Amino acid sequence: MPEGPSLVILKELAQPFAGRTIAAAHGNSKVVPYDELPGQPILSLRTWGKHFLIELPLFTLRIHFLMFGSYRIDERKENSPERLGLAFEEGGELNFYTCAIQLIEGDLDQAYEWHADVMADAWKPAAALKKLRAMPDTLVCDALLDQTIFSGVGNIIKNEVLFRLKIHPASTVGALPATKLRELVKQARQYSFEFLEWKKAFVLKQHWLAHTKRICPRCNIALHKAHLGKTRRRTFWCERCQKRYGPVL
DNA sequence: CTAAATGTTAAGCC
DNA sequence: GGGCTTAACATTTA
Repeated sequence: MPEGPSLVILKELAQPFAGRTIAAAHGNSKVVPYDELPGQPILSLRTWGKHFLIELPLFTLRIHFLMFGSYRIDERKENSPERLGLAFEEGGELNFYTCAIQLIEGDLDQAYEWHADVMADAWKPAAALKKLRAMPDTLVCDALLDQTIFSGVGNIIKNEVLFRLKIHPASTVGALPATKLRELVKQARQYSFEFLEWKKAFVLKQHWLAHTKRICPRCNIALHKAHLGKTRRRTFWCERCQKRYGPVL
């Protein structure tokens, strides 16, 4: 479920619920004040990267699906209790499972840097570039997963963007030529939107070139697989066509 | 059947 | 306090 484009799909599917008023709420979250929810209308439904935001008059519910989270609209899962279930006066229900929920008090514009979300209209590539230039020793495989720079980018997008740009995942940010760094920022968004279209068409996996793959589709040699960087996330790359910039650490 | 994974956060340690 | 490691969460698929 995670990664920014999947959240955009949820936001679009849930958009008809904006403006509806909560009639009943239940679930097994420890932080949600279920008693306070009935009577509150949804002011907006938004996303920031991998966060799904339900803005209410008194606070905002921040839902993060982590690895295994899921949701159902106007139906429920059979064998799983709701972490949060919302029923509405106008009809319909939103149900969320195995997700991490937080309450956000106060102004959302204060809480979120909207321009850091690669899926957002407000996305500012110049801001991402500036942050990258301030961390020259960081590996690119870690930088792409940094949610303060590329909010919404996940491990699949990371592997595919680096393969597409022919950048070795263990390259350091500071060693990338200026044009390559700009391409990295551009592709983080570009690939995420292609991911969105493929996901909507249920053809995402067949477009993977590196992620979970064993053979390089460009070179026909074996891909490498390791848990690289400080993030120690699964990384797939080709030693032949992905150029390593910077020192071998 | 077991392991590993589209992710984040908190606790513990040096 | 910083920076690192580990664990916890908990579902689905290979």
